Amino acid sequence: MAEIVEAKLNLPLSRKITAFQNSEVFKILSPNAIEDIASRTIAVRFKKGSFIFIDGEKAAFFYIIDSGLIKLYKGSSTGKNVMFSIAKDGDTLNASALSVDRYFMTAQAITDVIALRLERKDLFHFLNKYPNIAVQIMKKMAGRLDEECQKIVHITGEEAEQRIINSLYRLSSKLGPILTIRRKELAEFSGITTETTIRALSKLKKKGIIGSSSKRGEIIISDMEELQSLTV
Amino acid sequence: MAEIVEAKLNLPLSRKITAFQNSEVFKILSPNAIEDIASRTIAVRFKKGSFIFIDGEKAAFFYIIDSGLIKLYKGSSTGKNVMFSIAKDGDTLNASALSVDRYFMTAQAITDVIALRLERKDLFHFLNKYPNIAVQIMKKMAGRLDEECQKIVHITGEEAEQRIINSLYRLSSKLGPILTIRRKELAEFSGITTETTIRALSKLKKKGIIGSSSKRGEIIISDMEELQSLTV
DNA sequence: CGACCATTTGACATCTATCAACGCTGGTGG
DNA sequence: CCACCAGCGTTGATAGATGTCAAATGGTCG
Repeated sequence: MAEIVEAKLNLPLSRKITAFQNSEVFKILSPNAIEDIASRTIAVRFKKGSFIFIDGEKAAFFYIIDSGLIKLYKGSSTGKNVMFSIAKDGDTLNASALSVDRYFMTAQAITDVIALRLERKDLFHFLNKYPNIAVQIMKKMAGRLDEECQKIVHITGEEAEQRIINSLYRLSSKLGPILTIRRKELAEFSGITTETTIRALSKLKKKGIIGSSSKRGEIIISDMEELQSLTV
Repeated sequence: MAEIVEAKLNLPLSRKITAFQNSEVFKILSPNAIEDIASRTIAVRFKKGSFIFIDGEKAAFFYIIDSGLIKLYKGSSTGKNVMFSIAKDGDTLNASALSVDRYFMTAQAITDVIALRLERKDLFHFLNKYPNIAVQIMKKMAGRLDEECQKIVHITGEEAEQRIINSLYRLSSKLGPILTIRRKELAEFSGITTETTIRALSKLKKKGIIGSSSKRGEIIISDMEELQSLTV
C-alpha cells in the first residue's frame, strides 16, 4: 500500500548541475560548489503515484527535483488528507531533514518524477562547507511557514468558494494556468470536501474564470487576471 | 492604535546571559560565545497590551524573551484574528528575520514583557561567527512548520470541542496548567468563534477537565491526564 | 460606585458535510 | 481491439454543526 517504488538512474553530471542551478536554494553558490554537491547525488526515478517518503518515517534523504510534480500532504486520524503544496522541478524536498529526524508529511509523485537524492549526513557536510546554503534554506522555510499561516487565516475566515479561488491562484502562480490536479486533490489542498469543491468550480466555470474542459485530472484557468483580482 | 510602546532598560549582563542559557536556540553555545552575543543585546520592556512588532513592517530586530508572555497572530481582511502561538521566556521571536525582510505576523504582549533585542545585521554577524546557531534556528522553524501543518489538519478534520481540547493541551504543555488567556484568544488560537469556544469549555467544565473558576482571562486545567488522553 | 468589557446563554440562519445516485472516462484484461 | 468496470466528476436532497445576532450577568478598574 504505502510502498516506495523507486529506481536508480544514470544521469549525466551536467544535467544534475543544471538542476542545481535551477534551484532557488543552490543557485547562489559558485559553479565549483554546485558541481561539488551535484556529484554527490544519486538520481532516482519515481513512477506516477509512488511515494518519495512517508509521514513518520526516519528522514534519511534530502531531494532536489529534476522533473515532475510531487504532492506533499498529511493524513488525519479521521481519514481525510490535507495537502500542503505541490513541488516541481528546482524545488527541494525535506529541507527540514536538517533538524527533524522524521518526515512529518508524505511526498507522493503526481506525475513521473526524476529527483536527485542526497544523504542526510552529506547535506550536513555541505552545510558546514558552504554556510550560505543554511540561510537560503531558512529563507525557504520562512516562506513556507508564512504560506501555511496564511492558509490557516483563509481556512478559518473565508468561505468555500473564496478558498477555492485562493487555492487556484496560488497553484497556478507556481505551476501555470493548466493544473494537473484532480478535484479531490484541490479539495484536500483547500480543506473542503470534494463535492463542495466541485460546486465552487461550477460557479467559477459560469463566471468564465476556469475552462469547461471536462478532461479528468486537469483544471484550466482561462482568466488569470480575474482570478487574481478575486484572490484575497 | 497599533502603536509600539517600549522602554529601554538596564539589565546586568549576568541576567542577559541567563536568558540566553535558557534559550533552546543558544544554550548549545560555549559560555564565551553566549557572553559575546548577550553583550550586544539591548534590554527592552513592553507593557501588557503593547506591540513588539506588527505584521507587514520592516523586520528590524530579533528578540529573546527574558520574561512575560507574547502572543503571535495575524489579522484577516474579514476582521478575524488567528493566533499561532504564545511565546514565553527563553523563546526567540522572529527567527525568520534572517530570511524574510518583513514581519509576517504581529507580536503583542499578553503580560508585561522584558526582552533582549538584537539588530538584524548583528544576528547575521553571529550566524557567520557561530554557524551552529543556524542549525538550531532551522530546527525551531521546522518544528513550527510541523505544528502549523498539524493545526491545519485539526482545523479541517476535527470538530470544535476536539479542537479546543487540542489547543488546551498544547498550550498547557508549554505554559503549565494555569493559562493566562482570554476566551477570545483561545478562540483565535483554535480558529473558532468565542461563543462556540465558551460552549465547548462549558462541556469540559462539566467533565471536570477544567476548573470552574470564573476569573477573567484565565483558564485552569484541573485534569491534565484526562486532557492528554482526549487529545488527538 | 459606575462604566466598560469579558463571559455566558439562547434563538436562529446558513454553510458545508454527508449520503445517494448517475453519467462518463480511462485503463485493463481477455 | 473491444468490452468492462473501478473510480472520477457531477448534481440533488438532507441534516447538523457552527457562525451570527441578541441580551443578561458578572468582574475589573478607574
